[in-house]
Amino acid sequence: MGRMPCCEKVGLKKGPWTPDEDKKLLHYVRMHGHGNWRSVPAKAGLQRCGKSCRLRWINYLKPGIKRGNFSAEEDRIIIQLHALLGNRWSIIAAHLPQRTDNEIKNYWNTNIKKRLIRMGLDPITHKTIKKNTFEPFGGGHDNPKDSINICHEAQWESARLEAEARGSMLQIGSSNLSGLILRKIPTEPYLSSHSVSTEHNTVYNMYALVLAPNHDFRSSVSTLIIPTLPAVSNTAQITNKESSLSYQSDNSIMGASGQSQKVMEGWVSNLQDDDIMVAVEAFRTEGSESIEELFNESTSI
DNA sequence: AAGGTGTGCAACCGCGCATTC
DNA sequence: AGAATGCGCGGTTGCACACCT
Repeated sequence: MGRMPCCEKVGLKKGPWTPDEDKKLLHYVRMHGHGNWRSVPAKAGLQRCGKSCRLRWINYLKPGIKRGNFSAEEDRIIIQLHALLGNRWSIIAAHLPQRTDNEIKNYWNTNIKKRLIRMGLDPITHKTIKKNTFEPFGGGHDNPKDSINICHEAQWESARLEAEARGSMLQIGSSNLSGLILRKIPTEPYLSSHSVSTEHNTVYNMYALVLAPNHDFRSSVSTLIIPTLPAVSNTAQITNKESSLSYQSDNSIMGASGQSQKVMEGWVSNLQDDDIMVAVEAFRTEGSESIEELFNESTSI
């Protein structure tokens, strides 16, 4: 048995909204709030599905929505967040309060994605796809704005690769815990032939980024638990500075016990959107300025 | 000018999750 | 406990417009 339709579709109008319909919906929501979207069309006098009304309100009518071209800064934020989060448009949109997830999604699909492909980067993984045909940065882009954006994209790509490199260092540690991390967050294509979900990539990269010595997350609200790393020689440079994140300081985690597995599994599975938001915001606002520094530091080790 | 093709965007659709009963 | 319901999300579609031949 299939799912019941969200509403009775017979007689309902579809397609583009007319100014009159917009006016009705706007007036109704301003007067009464939307409450139950399903009941909105009837109350507002619209021959529309409640879902359609909701979409129209969120993507078009809601006050404060910014329309028009995306700025270079918005570009940068979208690319950064997409590298971290994948196609989680609603979370990305939350960092651009005046933009809707639909608009960002469209912009990504019609603009940024193509630019990344032109650069020779996979828009899903943000990795280089074809080295032989790699187009030099700036090459073939006459528009100065493109060049700016490419710089941002290249900067972010550097940071992302660095994050992965740090993740690899964990594995070099050869502890059961780091092995567990890489099993649970199986994103390193050089280590595994498994197909990798964007979400796991996200977690993996975030984990690596959180471990970056230059990143001192100051959020005091996150419930994100980062276990203390095993004190292996190759990760000696990865130290836990004073941080407001809830670090797990119990050294018993260093053992290869089932308990440590549970801690890690719990950490990964309990990672909520809020946690991601907090971590991303911390990274974006405090870490992104030091991407170059972060990268330089690691290469000088 | 007309037809074909490409592009961008608004809107729809189906699914998953949370909540309610 | 599980069915019904509502909401939100991400993928996809279709239309309008721009550009090209």
